[in-house]
Amino acid sequence: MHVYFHYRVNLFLSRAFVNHLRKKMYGSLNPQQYEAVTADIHKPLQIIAGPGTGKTKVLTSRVAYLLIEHKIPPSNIIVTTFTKKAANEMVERLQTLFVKENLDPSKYLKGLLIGTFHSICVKLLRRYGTLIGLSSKFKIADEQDSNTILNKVLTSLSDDVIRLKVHPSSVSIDIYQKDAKETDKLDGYDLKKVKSQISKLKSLTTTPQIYSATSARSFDLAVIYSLYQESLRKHNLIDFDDCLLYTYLLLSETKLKGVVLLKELKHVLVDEFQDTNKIQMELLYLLGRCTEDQKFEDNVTVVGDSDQSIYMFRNAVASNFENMITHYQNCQQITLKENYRSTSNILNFSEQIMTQQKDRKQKSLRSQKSHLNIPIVYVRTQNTFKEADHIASEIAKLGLMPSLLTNYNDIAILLRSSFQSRVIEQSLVTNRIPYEVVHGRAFWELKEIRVAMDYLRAVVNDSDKLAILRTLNFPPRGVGNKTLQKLEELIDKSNCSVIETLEMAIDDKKNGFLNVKSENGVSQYIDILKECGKLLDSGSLDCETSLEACFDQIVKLANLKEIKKTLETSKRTHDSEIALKAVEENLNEFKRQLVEYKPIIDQIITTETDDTSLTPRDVLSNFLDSIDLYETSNNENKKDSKKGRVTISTIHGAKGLEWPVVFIPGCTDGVIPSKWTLEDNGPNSSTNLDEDRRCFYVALTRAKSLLYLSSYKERSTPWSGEESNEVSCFLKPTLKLFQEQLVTSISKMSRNSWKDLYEAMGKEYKSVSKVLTESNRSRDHIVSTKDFLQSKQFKSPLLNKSTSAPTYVPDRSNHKRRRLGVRRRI
DNA sequence: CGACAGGGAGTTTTT
DNA sequence: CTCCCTGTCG
Repeated sequence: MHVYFHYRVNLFLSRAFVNHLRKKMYGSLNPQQYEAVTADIHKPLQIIAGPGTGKTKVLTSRVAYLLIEHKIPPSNIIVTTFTKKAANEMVERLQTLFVKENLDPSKYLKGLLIGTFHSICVKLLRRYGTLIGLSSKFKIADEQDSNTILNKVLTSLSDDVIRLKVHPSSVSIDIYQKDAKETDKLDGYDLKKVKSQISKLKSLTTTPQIYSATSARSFDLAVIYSLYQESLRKHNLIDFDDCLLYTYLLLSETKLKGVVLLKELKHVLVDEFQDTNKIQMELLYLLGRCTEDQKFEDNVTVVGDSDQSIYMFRNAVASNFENMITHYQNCQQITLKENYRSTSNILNFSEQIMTQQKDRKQKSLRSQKSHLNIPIVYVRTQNTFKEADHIASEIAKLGLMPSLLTNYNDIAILLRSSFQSRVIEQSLVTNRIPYEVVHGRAFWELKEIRVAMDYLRAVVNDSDKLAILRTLNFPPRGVGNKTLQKLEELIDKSNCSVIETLEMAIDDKKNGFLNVKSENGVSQYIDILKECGKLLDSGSLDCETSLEACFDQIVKLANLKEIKKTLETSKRTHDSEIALKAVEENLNEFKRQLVEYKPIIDQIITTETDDTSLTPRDVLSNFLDSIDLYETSNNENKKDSKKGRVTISTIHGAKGLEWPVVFIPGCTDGVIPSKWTLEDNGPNSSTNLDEDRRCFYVALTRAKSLLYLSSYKERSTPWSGEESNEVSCFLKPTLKLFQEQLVTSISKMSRNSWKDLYEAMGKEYKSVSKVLTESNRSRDHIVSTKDFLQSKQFKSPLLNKSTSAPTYVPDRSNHKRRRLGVRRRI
């Protein structure tokens, strides 16, 4: 009643205002977008949004529509995004939207539940996990933790289990090493394979109990799965997939009643729907049923594009689109067809590639830039060095064109695999082109980062057994493996915290539990932790400063900067200095992430946890969780230079992004599509090939104006000589069809194309002929790029001698500077 | 029992 | 080239 009244009054008072809003906020939407944003909110909705069709805009507007026009409280809405970055971006967009309309964003957004599926699930589990017997203090197992645990399970399997391998009614699943040796500790199991099978089971909502009760199962896998899960529980850990699995259990086992937070849930929105897996699909169905108000049942909106499904390897099922249609009888579907991103050449080219896939619905995207005719640049080079130099030289040329390119941020180089980056980075360095490698997990897997993480974990939680055992003797303090094992046994028996147990071991001199060397090592270690812990709790410093102080102290006391030296005592090349610097830079980057860490923009998610300042300890603990959820924000280092940097990223990392200029090197069989896909002759081979093709499609459709493709004939690998490679089988047929629209370099483009390029880039056309003549004078750009750039005749706005080296280069530790292909003249 | 040196194996994509 | 594992020395 009350609510109803309130609603009417508001509606009455502000009709004019709402109309005004409608015009302003939705005026920029095209008819299909508008339809999607304002579609019946009491029905399930699918929005099929091909590349560049304004997906984020539509999703954001729909959230705003729910908040403003339907007056749904933000805390009754859940939005799942693919990454934390995407979540932050949405919040930002919403904020600006509200600010523009003179509305207080915090009022409209406070309590909005937005984030990745995983982080939302963890939030629910922290609050309601006890309902399904989960400790509220659980931690998330990182990759290392779950590897250690699984490894232990596999090394201590009893003979009974091993005998199950050959049990006649056991379903055979490949979880074994290729050529197991007699002496193998893991009894012939392949840790990675086992892990991925367990992960697969979890993604299918299969618990160990369910799996063990299934008749068609692998007998030994069932046991291993149970043991693994048991061990996680003993450590008070949940792994990555468990975040979803436990939430699924929480919501499905009638316990739902206890989940107060979701009783008034009124809408669930899912971004990047094509990348959801089975359990996420099920979670969506469950979430749709949480509400106690029937009117709001099944109010879900999903957005995605099955052509961009590139996470099948992570158990994503693009057929969730069809699944959803069958699940709801009244599901509405709206397709967005206007493409605002790419020129029609790029769009047609990528569509042509996709027609190779069988059983695919043809897309009829319309380019809003169809009047522009800019060719696609394609070259086939002799080897990867030449390819890299070609890229550098083209970037340099772009930079020299009068007022065409004002910022390197407009350029991206997209790779299928991260190993491709090495050669390219070298060429960019030589040519003084600033770049930035967007690192996915790679950064967090660096030794120094992992160790720093473990120390932080040990400081923040004196019972983090795994982290403590890993750091206790790293760097070496005289506590060897034998002692570590003994200590672990002691810890497992003890009721005290891990650190207390260690202290007891030191004091227990009568039994001579530790030898002198070990004793010293352990007490030294405990001192380090105490010392650093003090800095966290001092209270006199503000949060950021104490976190920074704590981190610095860890680096200092644990001597983390010397890590590389510890690891390779023998090698003393002059490269060790470079390695040292790299370690230092990486640690600094990590520190920056720590100090600048913010949960999700401005903590719109403060709900009822009193935001009366979290202690440094809490913040640190949240930070560590967010890393385990792969939630770290990619650094946005825009401030350090007005000229920006070229982005180097994997295609997977480039999802949802766009650039005016995109390079896709390695359009070569073995890279795109990858070697593994090509060599696979199994039953899934064509499905896998399709996924690689979609990956290529995603890469192509990131480009707005200028698309560069290249393939190479040979790749020399340091330890296996030369490999020769065909042009990508995706590209071959299409190249012929598009012959007319291809050039080998921008210097071969026609005058009209140049004009179009300038227009596409939003710049006023300036004659480029002078630059081109000069550049053509030297016969071979590849050889002369560098000299050409340094010639005084043309001052590039983008290049100068002080261009700094890249901020961060992933583990470049010992790599010797190779002589670049540039030098091999004649 | 711990530190160290030398051999063998291995390279997708990541929430 | 670099990580991990194993065998030997102090």
